Amino acid sequence: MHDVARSAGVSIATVSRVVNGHYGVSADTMSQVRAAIEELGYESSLVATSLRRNRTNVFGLVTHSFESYTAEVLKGVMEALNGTGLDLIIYANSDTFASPSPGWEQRNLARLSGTLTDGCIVVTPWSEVKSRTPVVAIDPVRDSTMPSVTADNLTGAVTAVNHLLGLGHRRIGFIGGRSSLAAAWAREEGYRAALTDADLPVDPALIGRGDFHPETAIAPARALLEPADRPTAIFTASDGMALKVLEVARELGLDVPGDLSVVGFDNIPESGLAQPALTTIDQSMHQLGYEAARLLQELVAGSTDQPLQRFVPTELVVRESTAPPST
Amino acid sequence: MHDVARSAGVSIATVSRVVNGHYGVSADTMSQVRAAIEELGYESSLVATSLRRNRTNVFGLVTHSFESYTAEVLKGVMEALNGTGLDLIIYANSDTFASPSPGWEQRNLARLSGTLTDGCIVVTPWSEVKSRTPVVAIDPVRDSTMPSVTADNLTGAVTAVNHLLGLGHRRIGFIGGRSSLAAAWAREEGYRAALTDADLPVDPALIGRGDFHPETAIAPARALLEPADRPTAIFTASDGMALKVLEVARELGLDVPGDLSVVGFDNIPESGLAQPALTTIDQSMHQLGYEAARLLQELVAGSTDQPLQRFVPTELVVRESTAPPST
DNA sequence: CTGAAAGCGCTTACAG
DNA sequence: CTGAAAGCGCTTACAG
Repeated sequence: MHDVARSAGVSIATVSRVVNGHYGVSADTMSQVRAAIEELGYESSLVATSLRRNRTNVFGLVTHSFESYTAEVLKGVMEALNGTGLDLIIYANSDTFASPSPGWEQRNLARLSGTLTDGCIVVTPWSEVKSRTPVVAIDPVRDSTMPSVTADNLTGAVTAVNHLLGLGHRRIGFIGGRSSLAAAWAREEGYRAALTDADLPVDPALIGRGDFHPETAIAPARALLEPADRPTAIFTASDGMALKVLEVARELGLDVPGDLSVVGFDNIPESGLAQPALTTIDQSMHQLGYEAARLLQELVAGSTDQPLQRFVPTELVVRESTAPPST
Repeated sequence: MHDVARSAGVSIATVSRVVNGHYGVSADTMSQVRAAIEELGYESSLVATSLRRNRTNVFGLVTHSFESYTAEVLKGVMEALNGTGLDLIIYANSDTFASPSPGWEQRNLARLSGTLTDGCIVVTPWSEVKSRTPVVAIDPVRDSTMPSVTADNLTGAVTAVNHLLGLGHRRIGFIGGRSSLAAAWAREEGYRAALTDADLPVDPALIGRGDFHPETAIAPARALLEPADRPTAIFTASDGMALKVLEVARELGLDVPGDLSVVGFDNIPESGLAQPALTTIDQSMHQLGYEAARLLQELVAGSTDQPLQRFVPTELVVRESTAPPST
């Protein structure tokens, strides 16, 4: 900017004014400055600008991984931002990437929230998070009061279990996820509610627990499937874990869906590829990203009349892993 | 930082010193400052720090879209950065996102390259790019001299065509991509080279061109397949376009691979799902990201003894869309 | 061992 | 209409 000012024979204050399109610059000066900017290929520094200003028109996003669903979320965010003039900065910390340690959201957020961004989205935080600027969580932790966007996990889980009940299943097992996450809690709650509504008992022996990592489903799946009085169906709180249930069933010589029906949750791309293809509950990551960006815009603008916890509908996708129980 | 200094009863210079772990602070002072930092939950501002310092230990990355391959690239980058203490910032401009306009790489880069990042990676740029800090391109434009990482497209294309030749095909069509990109050029070059090596003529009538967007393959596919003397096989410069060729063949009542063999390039997830599953050339986006991050590290460190254009090997994945020609 | 001061690249009242 | 100056939150020679 200094060079531009000298080249145009004006002060840096004037250059700043034309860059920002402020009033009170003569046409002559303006065109000279523009010419100098053009010639020198000047671009204003985001860093310096954001340090000085309170508003940057940039949203931040922090995530602990880049999976295909992350790409979907990002696409949704960008779609919501398109045409608003808002840009997006994603911050990824290389050390906590492979194996995030508690507090990763907070630390990454701190890097962005100084003055760089007007607000941030955090994808699947593990704990509540604080910041001077607005923050919205995609898939918040349980009992979180922060603004958030999440799939309608409760309804989705009820739908999944009702699908199994409709096929005639009565002994339905469940494998849950990381119980501190609201999503895991709601999915389990939906399982219980659907059984209760059908006047069926909730048998603790039919409930296992993983932490959403696929491998963690193996042990509970074995515990559920090895006994003679095994369930005829299992509802699993994530597709990743459901796929492992499929593997365990195969190991034990159980045919899916002949001997066992399996329903997952998420509808990740791999689910359609599985043998048999997995029946699951679709949650639109794209829509989660979209709604999160919209909510954050409202928060930054200061319009808070809408509820701050938003839900996105889910949908049952019936494929090959479910069938009536064998008699 | 001001608050921390006051709370600890020292100057901000001292606070800065303990934050950065510099020598020359007494143990007493240090512990008091640490306590104040802890109590106030202080985190240093990335923006202010980067403005003052020349080194930030943050790499930047710009992309014009978030597809599943982008996520793969990002995973590769993060893997290379893991343990180095380097973080990653991704900048996405909401206006050029849906439909990038020429110069998008340069503009996004300018936002990051002020003082925020030590260097940047740009994913599939459409033109050469300049910056004060090092930049490496993933899939550069043709004839680009900038540091870059790209799949060994030439060898991959030769392998694809040799696979068809080995099956007995002699009339092999080609549908190319955006010819300004090095990848498109090399894939076409490989097609020509393989035919020439097999003493087969390169027939211009068998060469069509799209721009890598799947839809752009439809017209050239029709032009190739509607004539009576259609080729018995088509090699397509991307999977997205190859999938469209499959659709066109179906419309025309051609059986794949009975009447027509098709080979793609990229090995995107959809290719394994297609009916029939697509034979293709796998390029590891993960490895492209990994190598790009490594190259950028070398560039930033100033060690330039290795070549600046790097190649990542490709691999033939044979699935269901190729077979010997029907006699 | 510690602090006052300059300065990174900008923006914005305040004078003129 | 334009410029000199203060200050955003830091770091780093320079004194002491």
